[in-house]
Amino acid sequence: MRLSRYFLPVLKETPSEAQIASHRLMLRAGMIKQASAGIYSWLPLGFKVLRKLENIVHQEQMRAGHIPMLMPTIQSADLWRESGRYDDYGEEMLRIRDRHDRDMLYGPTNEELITDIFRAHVGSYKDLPLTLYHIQWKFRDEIRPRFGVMRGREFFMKDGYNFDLTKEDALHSYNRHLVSYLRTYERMGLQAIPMRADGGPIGGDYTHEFLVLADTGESEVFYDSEITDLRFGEREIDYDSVEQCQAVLEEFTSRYARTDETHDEAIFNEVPEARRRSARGIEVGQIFYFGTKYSEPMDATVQGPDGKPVPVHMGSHGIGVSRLVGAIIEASHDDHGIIWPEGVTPFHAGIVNLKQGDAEADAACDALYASLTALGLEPLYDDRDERAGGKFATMDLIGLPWRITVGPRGLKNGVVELTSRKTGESEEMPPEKAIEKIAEIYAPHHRMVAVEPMVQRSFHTWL
RNA sequence: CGGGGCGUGGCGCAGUCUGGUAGCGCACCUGUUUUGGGUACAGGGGGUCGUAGGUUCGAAUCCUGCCGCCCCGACCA
Repeated sequence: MRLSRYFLPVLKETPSEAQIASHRLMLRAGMIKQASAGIYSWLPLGFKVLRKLENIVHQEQMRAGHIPMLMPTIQSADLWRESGRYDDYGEEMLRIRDRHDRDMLYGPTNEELITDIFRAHVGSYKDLPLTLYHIQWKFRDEIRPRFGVMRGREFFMKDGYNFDLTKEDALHSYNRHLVSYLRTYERMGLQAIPMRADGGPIGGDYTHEFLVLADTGESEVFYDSEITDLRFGEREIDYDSVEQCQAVLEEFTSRYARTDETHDEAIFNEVPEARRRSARGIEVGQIFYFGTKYSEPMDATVQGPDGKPVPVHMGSHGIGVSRLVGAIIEASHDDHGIIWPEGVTPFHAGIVNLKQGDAEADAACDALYASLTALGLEPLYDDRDERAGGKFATMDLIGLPWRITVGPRGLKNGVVELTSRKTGESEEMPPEKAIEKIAEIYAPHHRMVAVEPMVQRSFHTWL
């Protein structure tokens, strides 16, 4: 993309409503614009990041054998009356009336809808196990939205639902989700720690929240510092293997890590004092196993081998995709702006032309742009007729991990400058060498994408 | 919802106390100049001062209602 043809309304000054770094930087980098309290338009740069995160979530879900679909944002009140939550949910649910005076609502979550779909089409234990998910906008009329997209009223969330014949099967689904979530967050450059949590209104005996440590987080957390050394990494895993998934769960949840809701001082004190930590965290996901809590009242059963109806065991799992944009920035920025992890950056490299209009510099930039594009990478080329300082400041603000600077002085020696946003270190090298290095840097991320999703258990395909 | 604060060009603000017909910086447009970390100069466009009503010869400014937004708290992916 050429910056002169893009829409990137960056701000030099910070709008006064923004309190925390991620909100300030998202506004300044032209990623979002507030439409009303807790509701945002996603401008091109922000939308690009949101889509990248969405794609990573899709890839990792499908890799785990989960099946994508899409449910509507607007739902009928009838199903919610059936589950009993129409009255229970309270003011947080946005209620709407259509022209025929029917009670509708903007979905805050989808347990009712998915259960309705399930009971209409699944009748046999042979159809299990099944995990369906979608990534869709939700609305919760928060009392006080704040922190930009971190606590919006409208938010983009992946929510998935597993249906299993037995509790054992459902717990394997639970473990499988834990593994897939670990992979997902790591690909986004985040360390999200699974912590024992409270079931809340969704309920459930087993539940973990995934938290990214950050001073601006809204949750208070307590953990054994050893847990921060754990990495899922590039290891291979068979998602159908009960043992393998169970082993990962044990590895990542055996050390103390809890939110304030479930914190137990007595158990915490068994952790050696030097490793005890209390901090703040941003909740970016949660997984639940809740058994037959919805399947029984809503009559979601399958016929077992003996021909008798059995209520299915269910769990649900969520990743706050729009919140993750903020969480990643909270975890990765400096005084100059955002620093995107390589896996989620909106553009792979910035090209800065220090002498726009100079035939040699223009030609060199065009060549770099074409080469990177041919490699399947997306460069952002600052071809505006602006002073160097302004170009650098913009690149720093929007946080692309790598920048190639082209100027007449370097071109005399046949070199360009490759700069890391993270370290600020620059190295001079011939243009082809710079392209090679960038291709190497992004190769692992492209490999992750290229891994085939495991064979799925149904005829559904992802288009 | 309780407590606090704020609405003045796209953004950041001054002006409000003490009424006299709107200003500064950034951004934007034109020209010249400059370009290796937010160039300099000159000229220019853009605001019914959130909104409705009231007081007054006269309201951004005083009074009343309403709307919106932000911060602290209870609640949440």
